[in-house]
Amino acid sequence: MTLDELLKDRSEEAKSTYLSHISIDCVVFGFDNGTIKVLLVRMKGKRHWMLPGGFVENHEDIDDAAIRILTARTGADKVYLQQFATFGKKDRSQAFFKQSPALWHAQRFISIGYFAMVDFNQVIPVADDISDKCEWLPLQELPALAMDHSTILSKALKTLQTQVNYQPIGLNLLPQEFTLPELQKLYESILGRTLNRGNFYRKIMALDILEKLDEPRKGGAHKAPNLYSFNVKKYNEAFENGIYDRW
Amino acid sequence: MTLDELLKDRSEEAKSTYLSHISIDCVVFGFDNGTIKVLLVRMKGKRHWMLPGGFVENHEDIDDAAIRILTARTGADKVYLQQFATFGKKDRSQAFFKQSPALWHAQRFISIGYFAMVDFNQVIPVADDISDKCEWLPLQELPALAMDHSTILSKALKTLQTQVNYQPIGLNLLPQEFTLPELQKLYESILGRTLNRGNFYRKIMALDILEKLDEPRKGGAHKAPNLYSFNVKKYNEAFENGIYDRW
DNA sequence: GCAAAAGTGTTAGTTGTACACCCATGT
DNA sequence: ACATGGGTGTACAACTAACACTTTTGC
Repeated sequence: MTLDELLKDRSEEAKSTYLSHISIDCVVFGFDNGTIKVLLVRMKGKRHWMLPGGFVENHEDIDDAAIRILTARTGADKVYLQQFATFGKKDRSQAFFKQSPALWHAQRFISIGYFAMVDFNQVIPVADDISDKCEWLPLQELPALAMDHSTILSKALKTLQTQVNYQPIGLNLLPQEFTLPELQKLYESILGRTLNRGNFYRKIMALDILEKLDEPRKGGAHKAPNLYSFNVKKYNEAFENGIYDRW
Repeated sequence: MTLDELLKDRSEEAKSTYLSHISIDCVVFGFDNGTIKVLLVRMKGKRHWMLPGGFVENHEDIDDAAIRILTARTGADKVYLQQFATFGKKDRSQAFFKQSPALWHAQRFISIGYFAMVDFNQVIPVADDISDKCEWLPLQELPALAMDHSTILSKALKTLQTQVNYQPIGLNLLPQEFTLPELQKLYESILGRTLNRGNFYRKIMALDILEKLDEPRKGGAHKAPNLYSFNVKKYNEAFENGIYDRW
């Protein structure tokens, strides 16, 4: 089936299942090998990548809808999700389906943006039946996205940056066990600048949110770095009202 | 006409004019006599006050809809408006019109929240035809609001507080001409604590955003305070990337 | 004279920032 | 030996916070 046939097939069902005019788009951040990556999908027969998204069921909280959409795309439960803005310019979405104006997908949508931070290693990207791809793309080398999705993504990133002291970045983007250099590189990636190692060390230690594990990370060249994990209770307490630091 | 009759009268027109399931609610802040006030409306025959709100026309940007709604309620153009969150719990709105489930107003709404800062003295609150009141109420003595509007208002206030260094508070909430004690009281009201006068004076002066007017404010008892106005160009430059201060 | 407003001085304590030094350890 | 990681010292600049003193001025 072509994309149009598929969508037509779904249109009637969608009309009775979902709230009209409302969509959800998710900006999913992951951290892999020192690089921030974003989860993107590509519809069958379309050239542009887009943010994973979906719709809100008639009797569903929008937060629950975002969780449902994200879980379907990542296989990960307990993803950290936060609404950051709603996009509603009058011509933001219809043009993408202008060939088939009768489709459910071709109506005007106002999209609620959520960003997510997930452990890259826990995610297995899953394409749905109207997409042929669902992949991690590095934030630094993104192509132009469909519709206004580049705008949405930029806004998500900016929100994350300005809320760096209030968002549980490390806890959600790093694996269970990690090293201090990894944590520092994560913050450097998000802030877009390098940080002084010694000062970073003292700041993190002063927060008292880390637990040093017995075993260092083995295998690499050079000295094996210490492994740490977060003390989740202390971590959440520290970030509850924002850590008091300017980085 | 009763409220129900009025709403029924409008239902058909609303269905063809507005996007379904989407509403806009505005939290309008004003500053009067040392006190933060919020603009609220009360529907005919309803007990609870609510936020002024409205709907999005089929071919209208949501930001434009918010401006239209606000202008109708305040008579003020050029209001400072900013979207801050979207509220979409499944049961947040229908209960308010449970007696008349067929009405346009009784459908499920997802509401986009905007907050506004306006010059109290430039606003003449205007009730619309389904409301019997539209008034300023002091933030410190608010009654319980209809639906989830207390939640929406709290979120708006918290957003304003956490963005105090990024929001043009003084420029939008104060009249054209104002005194330093007034400006200080405004910040104290929003932050919820007193500030040291001497230090406040130096901070504001260091920002270099004020212009001292020739004439002091006359008429009061005691020494007449100096009048100032903002240098809008310098003001906007200073706030563009957030002023760097913790207050 | 009183009380509010305006402007400045001072000081102690805290933070930010930038370096620099030393040790540990896996290859 | 070398490169990376871990940990600490230090020193200056900048800023915060709290007080206090003085002058101005309308009534």
